[in-house]
Amino acid sequence: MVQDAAGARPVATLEMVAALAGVSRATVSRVVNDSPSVDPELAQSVKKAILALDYTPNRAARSLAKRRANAVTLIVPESTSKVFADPFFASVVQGIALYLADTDYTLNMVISSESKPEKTRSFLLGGNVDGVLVVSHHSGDHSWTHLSGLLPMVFAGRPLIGGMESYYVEVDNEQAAYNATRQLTDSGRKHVATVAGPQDMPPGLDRLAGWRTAVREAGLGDSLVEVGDFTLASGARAMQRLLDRGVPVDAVFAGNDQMAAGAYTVIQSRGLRIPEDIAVVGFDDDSFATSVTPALTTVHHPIVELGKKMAETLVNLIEGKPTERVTRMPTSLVIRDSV
Amino acid sequence: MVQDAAGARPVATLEMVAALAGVSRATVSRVVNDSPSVDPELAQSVKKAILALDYTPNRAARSLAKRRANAVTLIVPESTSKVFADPFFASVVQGIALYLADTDYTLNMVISSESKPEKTRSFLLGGNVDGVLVVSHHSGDHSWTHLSGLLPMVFAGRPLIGGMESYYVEVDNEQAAYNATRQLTDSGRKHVATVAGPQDMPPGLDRLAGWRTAVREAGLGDSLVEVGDFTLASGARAMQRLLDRGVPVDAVFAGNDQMAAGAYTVIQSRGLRIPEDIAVVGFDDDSFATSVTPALTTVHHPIVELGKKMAETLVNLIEGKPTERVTRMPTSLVIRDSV
DNA sequence: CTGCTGCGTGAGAGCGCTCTCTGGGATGTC
DNA sequence: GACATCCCAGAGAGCGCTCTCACGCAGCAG
Repeated sequence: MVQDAAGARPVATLEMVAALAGVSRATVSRVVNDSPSVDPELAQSVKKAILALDYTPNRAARSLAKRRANAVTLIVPESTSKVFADPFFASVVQGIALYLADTDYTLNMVISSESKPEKTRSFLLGGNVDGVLVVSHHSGDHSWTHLSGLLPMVFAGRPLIGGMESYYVEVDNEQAAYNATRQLTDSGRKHVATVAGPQDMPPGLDRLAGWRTAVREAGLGDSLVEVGDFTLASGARAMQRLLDRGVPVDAVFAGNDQMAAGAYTVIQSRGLRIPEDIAVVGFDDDSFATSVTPALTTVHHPIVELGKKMAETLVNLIEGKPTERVTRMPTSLVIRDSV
Repeated sequence: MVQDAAGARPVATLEMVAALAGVSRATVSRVVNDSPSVDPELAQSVKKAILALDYTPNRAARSLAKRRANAVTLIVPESTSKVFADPFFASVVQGIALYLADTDYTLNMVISSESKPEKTRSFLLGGNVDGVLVVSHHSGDHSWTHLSGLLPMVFAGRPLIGGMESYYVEVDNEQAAYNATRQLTDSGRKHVATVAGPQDMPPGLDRLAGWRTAVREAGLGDSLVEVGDFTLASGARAMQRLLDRGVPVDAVFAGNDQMAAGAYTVIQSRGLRIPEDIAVVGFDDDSFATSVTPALTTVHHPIVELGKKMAETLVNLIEGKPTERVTRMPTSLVIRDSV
C-alpha cells in the first residue's frame, strides 16, 4: 500500500485473519459483513483475530468483487466555484458528509471543469461511483440531468425546467416566504416591500410569490418589489431603489440574508432605524443573520438537514430502496430584533 | 456496476478492448498507461478500440493491482465545521480540487467526527488513501501529526508547536503584515493601530509582529493594539475599544477582512470617514473586501494557489519526488479605496 | 439402520487490472 | 551464414475480496 513511502507496515488481509482464527476466508468475510449464519463462537474468535491484526477491509478489493464503488460524488460546478464560498453550499456539504459518515459510502468531489467534461463523464460512468449529488445554491442547476438515466442522482433544489423526472430536495420557499411576510403584515406594517432574488431561479421566484400572496391577503399593494442577485451589494442597491421611489416603506422582506445585510447598510446610512422605521426579515438564517445589528429575523433554512436528506435519498436510490422523488424540507421563522 | 440500478449499460473492460483491437490485455494496458515501448501503429488501433467502446479503466481494479489508491483525503475537523463556511476553507479546497483534476488522484473528504476517530483512522490506514490533507483556517491545527509517519500528509498553515517535521504550506504572514502597515506609515499616518487576530494562532501572532516591526520602524508607538478572534463582531468590538481609548487613531491594520468589516461599522457609525479620518487595511482579500464601502485595501492571500500547492506537495510526497517541507506563498497588497 | 433435510463451513472461481517473465522476430556482429 | 542481442507482444500469476456451490455433519423420519 501507500506505506511503501513511509515505513512499511504490512497491512492485514482477510487471508491473514483467516489463518490466525483458523477458519477460511469465506467465514471471515461473513463475519465482517455480519452475515447471520455464522456460529457465534466462531464469529467471536474471528473478531478477536480482526482486532489483533487491526484489520480493515481493503476498499478497492471489495469494490472490485462487489462491482460497486461504495462512493458517491459531489459535483461542484467550476463556473460557479465562488458558490463554494457560500455558507449554503458549505452547510449542505457538511450535511452530506455527516450522513455518509454513518454508512460505508465515501464522499468524493469533482470540480466539473468546463475544459474536460468528458473526463468527468467518464469518471462518473466508469464504475467509480455509485451515485451523484449536485449542489448549486439557489439555482436549481440541473445541467447534469442527462446523466440521471445512467446513474442515480440527487439535486439540491427544484429544477427550473419542469417535467424533469429528477430526484431533488428543496425547501418550501413559497410557504416560508409567505410566513415571513405574514409576520410583517400581522404586526401592522402597511408598506411591506421586498428585495427579491433573481427571477430566473426557483428560490427567487418562489419567495417572491410567497411575499405576494401574503401582502395581497393583507390588502396591501404588491408593487414594492426590487430584484437583486442574492449578493450583499445587490441587496444594498435594491434597497436604495426602493427608498428612492419616494413612497413610504415600513418593512422589507429580503430574499436572503446577504441581501438583507445589504439593505441594512442603506437603511442605516439614511438615518432610519431598524425595526422602528423599517422592519426587516431575511431568508436562510446564515451567519449574516446574527452578525448584523440588530440581529436579523429570518427564515431558518435547515441546510445541514437538507444535505443529509440528499445523501439519504441518494443512498436509498442506489440500494434500490423506495424513496420520495421530491422532498420538501420544513422551515421555521426565527424571530430576532429586526421586526 | 452501478448500472444495475438504472438501465444496464455494460461497461467496457480491458479485455473487451483487447479483443476488439486484436491484441492482448497487456498491450492495451501499456497503451492506457502510455508505456513507451509499444508499436505506434498498434497503439493507434488500440486507441481506436478504446474510443469505440468508450472504455474507462476501472479504478478499483487498478488500485488493487497497483496497491495504490490514487486518492487523497481531505480531513475536515467536525468540531470546527463552521470553518467550512469560511471563504478561506472553501478556496483552499477549490485549489486542491483544481490541482488534483489534472492528476489521476481523486479527492475525498472525511469529517473527522469525534465520536469515532478510530473509524477515520482505519479508513486512512486501510490502504484506501495515498495521502492526507489537513485544512483548518488560521489555526495550524496539527492534531493529526501522529499519522504523518504512516501516511504522507500536508497541512495548511504552520503548526504552533515547533519542531514538528510536518509538511505544510503557508503564507508569509509577517512580511505581508509588515508591507501592509508600511503602506499606512509611508502615506504619513501617525497613529497606526491594529485589530489583531487571536494570539494563540500563528497568523494572529505573525501579523501582529509584522505590524509592530513596521510601526516601530516608522518611529511610532506600538501600543494601539486590540485583539479579536477573526470574526466580524470581534472586529467591531476591538475597534470600539480602540476608539474609546480617547487617543487619536488615524489608521488601522486589521488581522483579516472580516474584522476590518467589523471595524468599518464602528468607524462609520461614529461619523468618521474612511479613509479621510481613518485609513483601513485588511488581510485576506476575501469577499468582504469588495462588498464593503469604501472598498477595502487588503493583503491578497493567494488561497486557491495555496490549495494547489498543498495538493502538489502531497502528490510529490506520495510519488517520492523531492519536495520542500515548507512552502511559503508570496502575497501582494491590493490597493483599493480605504487608504 | 438407512435416507432425507438443513444448516454452517470451506473450496474455488472470478472481479478488472498490472507487471514480471517468456518467447519469437528483427537486427547486429564476427 | 551462424549466433548473440535487443525489443516488443503475449501469457499468466496475482492484488484482496465476494459469492456461489458443494460438502459434511447433525437431526429426524421411516
